[in-house]
Amino acid sequence: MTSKEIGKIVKFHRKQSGLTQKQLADLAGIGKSVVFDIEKGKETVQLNSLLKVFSVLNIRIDLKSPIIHLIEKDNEES
Amino acid sequence: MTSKEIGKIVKFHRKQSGLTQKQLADLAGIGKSVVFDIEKGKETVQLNSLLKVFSVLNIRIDLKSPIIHLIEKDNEES
DNA sequence: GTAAAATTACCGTTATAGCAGTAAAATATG
DNA sequence: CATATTTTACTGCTATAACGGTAATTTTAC
Repeated sequence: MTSKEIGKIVKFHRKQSGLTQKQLADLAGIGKSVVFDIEKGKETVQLNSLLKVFSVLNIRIDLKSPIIHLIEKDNEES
Repeated sequence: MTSKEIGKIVKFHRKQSGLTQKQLADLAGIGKSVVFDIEKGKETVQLNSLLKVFSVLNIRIDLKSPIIHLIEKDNEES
């Protein structure tokens, strides 16, 4: 997955949601320039900004690897 | 997926690979502090840095959404 | 236990991302 | 077509991430 692919996916979802870049930016709480940059495939955007945009657009991140299932989830409350 | 979860996943994969933070940083071409920050769950790291680390550790990103399958892949060469 | 290695934390400096404003170009709408 | 909207592009300014150095703490190995 490259930043350019991520940009395409973001743009597609924004369009499908009927949002302008400015609207998405406001909903995500970031600047319009950053939305533009993300869609353009800029590599140096902050994870921060990307996660906010994903959240607004209902995009989930899955990380995959040959060994990822070995991680134990120890997040239970006592 | 939060940055903290990402951090845990990165740390787990680095350990499994038998790498120190410094070694991973060098392989990824980023500073050791950034590896430390990623594993700590820092939200403001650059996508850049994260993608390099993922690449070294063989972690793939999948983006999921209810409508993502509607995107057409038009990346064929002529 | 001690020593070595690794991780975590802090620092000052430098590089640069985020930002809002604006303008130009592209796209959509009547 | 004309015109409104949106997107793209550019520009300083400000905030801050990246970086390497170092020190303190923690973990590992003997």
